[in-house]
Amino acid sequence: MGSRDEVTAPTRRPRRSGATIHDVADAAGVSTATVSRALRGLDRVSPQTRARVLEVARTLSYVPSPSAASLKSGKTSVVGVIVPFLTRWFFTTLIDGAESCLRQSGYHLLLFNIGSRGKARPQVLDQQLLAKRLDGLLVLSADLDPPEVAMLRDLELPVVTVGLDLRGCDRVGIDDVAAADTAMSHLLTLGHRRVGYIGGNPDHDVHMATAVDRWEGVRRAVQRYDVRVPRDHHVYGDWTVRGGMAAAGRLLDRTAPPTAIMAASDEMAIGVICEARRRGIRVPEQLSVVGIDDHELSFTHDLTTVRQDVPELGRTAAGLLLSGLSGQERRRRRQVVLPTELVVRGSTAAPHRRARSA
Amino acid sequence: MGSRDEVTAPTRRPRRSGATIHDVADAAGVSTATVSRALRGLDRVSPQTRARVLEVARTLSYVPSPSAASLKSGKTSVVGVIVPFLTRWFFTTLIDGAESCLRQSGYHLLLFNIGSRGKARPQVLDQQLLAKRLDGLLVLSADLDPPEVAMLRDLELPVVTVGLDLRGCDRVGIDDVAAADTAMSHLLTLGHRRVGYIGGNPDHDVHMATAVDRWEGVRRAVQRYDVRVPRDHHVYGDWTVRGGMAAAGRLLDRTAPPTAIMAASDEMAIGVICEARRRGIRVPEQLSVVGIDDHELSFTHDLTTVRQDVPELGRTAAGLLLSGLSGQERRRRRQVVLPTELVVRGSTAAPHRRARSA
DNA sequence: TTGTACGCGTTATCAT
DNA sequence: ATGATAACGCGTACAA
Repeated sequence: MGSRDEVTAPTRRPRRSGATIHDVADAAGVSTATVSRALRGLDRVSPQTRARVLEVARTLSYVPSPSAASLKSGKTSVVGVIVPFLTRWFFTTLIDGAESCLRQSGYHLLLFNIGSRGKARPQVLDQQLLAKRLDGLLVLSADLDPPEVAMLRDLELPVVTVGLDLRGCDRVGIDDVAAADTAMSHLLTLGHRRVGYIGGNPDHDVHMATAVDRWEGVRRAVQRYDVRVPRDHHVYGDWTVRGGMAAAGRLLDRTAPPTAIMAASDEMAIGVICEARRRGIRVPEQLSVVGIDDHELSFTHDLTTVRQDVPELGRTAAGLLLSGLSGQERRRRRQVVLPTELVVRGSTAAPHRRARSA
Repeated sequence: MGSRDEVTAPTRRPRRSGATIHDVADAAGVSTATVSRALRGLDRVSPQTRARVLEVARTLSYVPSPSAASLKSGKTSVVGVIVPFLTRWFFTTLIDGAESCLRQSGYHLLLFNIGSRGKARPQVLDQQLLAKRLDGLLVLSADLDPPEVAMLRDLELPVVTVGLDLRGCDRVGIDDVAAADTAMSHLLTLGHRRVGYIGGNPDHDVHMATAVDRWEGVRRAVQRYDVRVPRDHHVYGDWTVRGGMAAAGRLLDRTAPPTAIMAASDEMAIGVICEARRRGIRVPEQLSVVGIDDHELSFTHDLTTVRQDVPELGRTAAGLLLSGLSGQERRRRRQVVLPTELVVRGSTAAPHRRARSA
């Protein structure tokens, strides 16, 4: 009995990797070309043929080989996402927003965590590799060094950036100058005059542009109120809670400490609140604190902040990329600026009489 | 002058996608087979030939086409990562740990955010697609429904899970029962006898196994201390801060509210702290709070918790996957259990005299 | 040690 | 509307 199989199936080893387009073509009694056309929704296929092919493909649970398809077509249905950090709320929220959009359009996400500058980055980004694996690229607020920028430009792929400016690339972001201006103005309006600012170090930083722009916003606000941020009231943090604590410590050690501190990010602002608590300084009674971002957990510290809609930033970036992917011809570069909004919570208040007059 | 080019280069249009193996072979004066062997470090290539090929490949900045290579070899150098959430610290930290390991070994990460159960998940996971695009799979604490589990099993790929148990798959995690036992025992040791527990709902939950195990740990601890958690002191949260607040509210509304609350995650525990603050209940004087995880921001709320080393979980999972990828034959299934550690901070203390005697 | 030639599974061009 | 067939770029028997 068993011998029958051995005869009818000479060398047909069981193929575990699933059906091929040939199997579908045979089973449907058409050519592979027709199967391809039918499955991809192209025209020049009769409705009944298409229906039959679809049916057969379904029963064989046929899925085209991505390798073969992209070898021929040059398209991979994969977009890359470059981030400097994976463990920070801002980036994962961006990715989350972008991912849902891209997946709905049939794209997969390949993750590139390039880390801070100066780490083992050379190996991560490789022009050729990117070009051959990806249909498009999302660069999320990662500071790139000049060679990397050049590489991305030569890459002839649609590139969309979030939170940084890459010449020629579509871009989405917020107005960092305005956001910082809003935060600082809030403190000044409350009556604070001795204010401290914790920013990013524009020299050694991963978020160079953001650091520069937010400081510019601070500068404008204080100037409008005819106030100065003395040199020793402007310190650098590393955008983390711990960094915020350390920076706050330095500010609070001054002989005339500030009555209010603004941090360039919510994480650092939370650090300020922690350091204040550690020293027994009450917020907001003795120290007002404001940040920027509206981090997911900022409300747990009742932190006043300037909100940016991070999921929407991600979705918008994905949308721009998709429209670039759909093969439309190069229009001119697009830039989207999303609004920000002051969120007043309990970490800011008018300064104490005593502090104010000091 | 220009006419010379037209003659010598009949149809050679400029290929923007980079050099192919043929270009390298021509430039090095060898065959494509030799180039392939030389570049992939196989033997049967003379040292000088190899050196020449390497040099030429470098100057042409040649990179093999992943599509062509995987079409032929069946390997993609891509591993998939399945997560239920992208925006939660636990998952991104896992991914971060895994990513660094995998990248060092030349693998790329393809992200699958499958969301909570019951959402638009069917489209995300497709057996054939996964099989053809991936060399391996990391399943991070995502509850899969039975069809999905079956699909992954049929997938003949190395699969490693973190925080859940998939029959036959290598697995890494912590001892959730012990971790919960530790947390609850800490409260009981301090003298608390009226304790509340905020767990995950084992029925509608994304973290079914975790929910079940952590409750079991609680059960063992209270049993050992001859204490009961009355039915109305055991409530469900959704693992978020907001969910923790809501659940805490319910507990604190009881006629005899607990003097201590344990939450199955730090995020929910932070929610408890927030809700307590909202109601003017002081922590730890009037209410002790303990969580599990040691979330990145838990220290900002001075939260006592049971730490798990999440980055290490990710790295370990990646390591298991890599050893599965390297083609070694099936040994028996491996399970790694990483230790946990009680981290005592300021959110727990002995109960007030009055509350204790109540 | 090296080269030749075939096949991987698809898409695209042409002919019918 | 459909079919035959030539690439796509690489890996690898097998021949030399």
